[in-house]
Amino acid sequence: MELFVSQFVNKIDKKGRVSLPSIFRNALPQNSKNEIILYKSLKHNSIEGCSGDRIKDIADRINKLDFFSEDQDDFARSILSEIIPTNIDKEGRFLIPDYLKKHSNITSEVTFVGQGHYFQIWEPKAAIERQKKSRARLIKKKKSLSSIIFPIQRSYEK
Amino acid sequence: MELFVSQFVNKIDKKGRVSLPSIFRNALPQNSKNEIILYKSLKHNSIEGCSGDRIKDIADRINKLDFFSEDQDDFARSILSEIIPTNIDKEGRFLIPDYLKKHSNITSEVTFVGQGHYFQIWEPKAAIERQKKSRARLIKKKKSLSSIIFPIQRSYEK
DNA sequence: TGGGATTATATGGGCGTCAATGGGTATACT
DNA sequence: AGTATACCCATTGACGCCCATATAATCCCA
Repeated sequence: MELFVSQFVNKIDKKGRVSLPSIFRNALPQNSKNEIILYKSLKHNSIEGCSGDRIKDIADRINKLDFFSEDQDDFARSILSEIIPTNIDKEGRFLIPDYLKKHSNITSEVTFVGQGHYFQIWEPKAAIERQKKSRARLIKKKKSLSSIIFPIQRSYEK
Repeated sequence: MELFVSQFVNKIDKKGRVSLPSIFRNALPQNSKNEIILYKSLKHNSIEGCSGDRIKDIADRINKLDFFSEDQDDFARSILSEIIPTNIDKEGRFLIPDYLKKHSNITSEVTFVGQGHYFQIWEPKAAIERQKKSRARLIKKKKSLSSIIFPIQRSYEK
């Protein structure tokens, strides 16, 4: 299976359409190249997207829960009712629903971020911010890591 | 098999008709696109709906319960005796019986909520309330959420 | 290997089709 | 007759399909 990788910035046209990057389209499963599933990210003000196949698997698991349980209802409610199947037109474009645009402050441009089995859609500036923070956090961890591993070398550093 | 997913708010007209969302109609089985089954939700002040095929599945499940158990009797009574088969007209609309409207405080608009193999019909404001509660409860139970979603990711790994 | 030729991708816009909604009228049931 | 429901037709706005173009990527041959 292909993965969603790399980053792309694309424009939203007057009709609200935006091109799904070509290599993301290629990463969709053969049988459903003209549909993606969109939903709010649980962690960020961004949108996440994936193939329909992925959702079918999740739905199967939810349906195996006890039919009368609260959990079954909650999961169905929070996951299945909050996803938006979205058609991709012949040119590879799709529409982002208004409430998802609001959620992620998207207006005229978006940044697609490959995340492996799924991808994210960000307002471009927010994407850059997110990138910085993410990197900073990594560097911080590295430092503390090296302070554990190389405590002596650090004393030479400044 | 197609699933009921996503949410839609539709209006009830003067004659009491309301459109079943297009993608819900598409999710009905090929052989019975002009009928849905309605019944009171056991858990909420809402209506639930599904295809006739699904009711057959539920009946099977009930049959598998201990024949002499109280539960068997209760379920059969609560579910099978109170379902309402409802016709869908050529334009994709149907009528919501009055007692179901009362049960769910529905007046002029409804929210359709996809739940996988079935869907719910809510009074729109109540739907929003329910959404919040459901999500809050789920966040508390993050562990069980990831147990639903994680195994899927693994299945994509090779 | 350079550079023109070909193809693919991102983007723009016209237009037909479909979904949601409203309303008239025929048919059926009581 | 009176009420309820289904069928038919109409309207509106949104969306998908088609065609077009510019830029970018790739190819291919001298």
